[in-house]
Amino acid sequence: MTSQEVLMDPETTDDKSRVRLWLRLLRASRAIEGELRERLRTTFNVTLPRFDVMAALYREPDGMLMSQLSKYLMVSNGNVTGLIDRLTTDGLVQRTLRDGDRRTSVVLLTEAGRENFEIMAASHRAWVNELLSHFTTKESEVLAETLKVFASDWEGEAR
Amino acid sequence: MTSQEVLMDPETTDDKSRVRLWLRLLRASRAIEGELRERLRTTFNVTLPRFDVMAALYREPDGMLMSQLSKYLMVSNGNVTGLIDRLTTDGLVQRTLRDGDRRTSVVLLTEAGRENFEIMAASHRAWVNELLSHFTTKESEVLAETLKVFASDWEGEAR
DNA sequence: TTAAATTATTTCAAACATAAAATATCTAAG
DNA sequence: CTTAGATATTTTATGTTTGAAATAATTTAA
Repeated sequence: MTSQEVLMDPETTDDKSRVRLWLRLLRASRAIEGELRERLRTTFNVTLPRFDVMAALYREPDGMLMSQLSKYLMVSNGNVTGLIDRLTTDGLVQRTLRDGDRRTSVVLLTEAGRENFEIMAASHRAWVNELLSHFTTKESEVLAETLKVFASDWEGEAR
Repeated sequence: MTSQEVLMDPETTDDKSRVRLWLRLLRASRAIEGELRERLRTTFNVTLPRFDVMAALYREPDGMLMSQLSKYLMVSNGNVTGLIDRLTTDGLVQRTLRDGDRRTSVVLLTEAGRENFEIMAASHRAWVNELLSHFTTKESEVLAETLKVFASDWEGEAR
């Protein structure tokens, strides 16, 4: 027994299994993400980041601040600026200045953006269902509950 | 009961739970990935993609082909080219032409690259352990087994 | 009130990433 | 042997992403 081991909690001594779990988690999400990216591109000619932004905005009909989008999507502020710029150019999203705070701009989907997203969302939902078909509804619920801890651990923090 | 539902297997009818699972999976891996990215940057001044490449090469002392790296990391060929270019410039990686096939180049870590990686890997392992500390060793093993299906579903396919 | 600190967003440079096209090499059919 | 097709990699154009710095507006405190 090494000097390291005696200092460790037996439950946390063997860190190999957690590293393996992390690698599996990462590979699973990359595989699914890659497949969804590919299907969104070939079917709707849309990139995954753009779809993600539209999905976030669709859930909030009153719009979101740039900083809320950044936090929700877990990407940097500058990234959101560029994405919204391009989506605005394409008429899918608009910035409005209805606040008393002139630093902020409320971003929301245009009517074209909503229609566009609804069509894509139906396919997206079906694809996710297909790609996760290894899991029954019950298993999905259990697993989702297991993973709940993470989002909440960091969510709310700026990055 | 709608016309849709009668056509579906009862086990797969309710797709909401799978979509929720996907979103949780994605948020969990993004949160962990973001935290690791930040720590690698501030502690070792290295980017996550560079760490990932070095980790892949460390496992293969005899080196890997560009296409193997691309497949293993699930990123495009062009992306690997750029990463290896930059790592080569910094003396952490080298291309060798020891094959009878002049199209291919075998990439491997330099001695400096191996030393550099070993130092980072120790911290990385500890960080993963910390970030996944919600899971006991047993839970990690069970969960990793559950996620095993995915990687193998797509792995081996070119992207 | 005014200056300092804070907050929200954008800009910038560099790196990362994709997909398609180009290049170079190898393999195999004839 | 020649060449058509396949394979491995790089190049190119475009888009995504980060982190730091700059800008602009608001809030706080002296």
